[in-house]
Amino acid sequence: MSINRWTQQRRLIWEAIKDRTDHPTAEELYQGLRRDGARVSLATVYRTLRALAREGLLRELHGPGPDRFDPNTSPHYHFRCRVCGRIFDVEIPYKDELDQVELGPGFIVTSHAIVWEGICPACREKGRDAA
Amino acid sequence: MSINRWTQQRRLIWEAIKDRTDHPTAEELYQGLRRDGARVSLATVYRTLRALAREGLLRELHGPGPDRFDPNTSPHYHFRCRVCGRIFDVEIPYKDELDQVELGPGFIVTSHAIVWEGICPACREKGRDAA
DNA sequence: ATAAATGCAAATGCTTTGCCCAAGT
DNA sequence: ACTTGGGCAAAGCATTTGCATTTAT
Repeated sequence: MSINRWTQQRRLIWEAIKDRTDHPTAEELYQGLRRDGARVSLATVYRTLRALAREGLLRELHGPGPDRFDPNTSPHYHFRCRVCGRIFDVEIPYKDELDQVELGPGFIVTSHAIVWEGICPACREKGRDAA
Repeated sequence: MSINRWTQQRRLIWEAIKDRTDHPTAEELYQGLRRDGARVSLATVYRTLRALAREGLLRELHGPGPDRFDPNTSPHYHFRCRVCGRIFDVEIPYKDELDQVELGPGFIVTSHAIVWEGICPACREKGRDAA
């Protein structure tokens, strides 16, 4: 399935995510849309997000818990709070040289990802350390 | 649940994973154990792997598909084949300086992970590119 | 008109949990 | 003896899918 038809719900879903920097889950997007009175189903949210990712308009992020989606497709890095699980964008510039590494005979490298882990400001303030 | 009692099945599960470098899933471990005639349940494999990870004897790896487990707990990096999904260890030494980065006010960094993506030798040979 | 997309609900994959029995210290 | 851990089957969550209906082109 590619994006052949720019339907009502695809437009809504895209509008809902395109400027977000908080890497929402499908469920979060769905809840937001419904709160705004949009008539979409969760299945369509999933189908659309996956399709957009396949088209290169979105990036899928995997980790503990549900998948998250990132509308920022330019190469960049992430930070994951080990307390709340939220993902933040990292300002450190993408290191192109890391895509040039030799990992061994026959290995083809197309990209790399760096994810820092730690505690975000909000969780640090709440003092709830994850022991 | 911590590892208080070193039971039969915990010993078996630990033996089954401790020297592996192929980052097996719980299911894969379970199948291997059963093939060898071990009397363990999949639930116990999951419970044990999670417990071992909590104790710091194992690392949990998240990605598309089921979780994978890595008995190598010294800091190191990974490569993920985008065709077969397998994870390989990367020989490039851990960059301690990346744990010293300043991500912003209030952010506490405890570690980082780098995952390279591309095509592994086996899949490259089969010529099955993931387009 | 035709092919593609949606909604719904059922199905699926992975993982966790409750409960009662077995086993470790 | 006193717990902790295991098995089993059920429950749980995240996600996908089949199918009849709607909608974009």
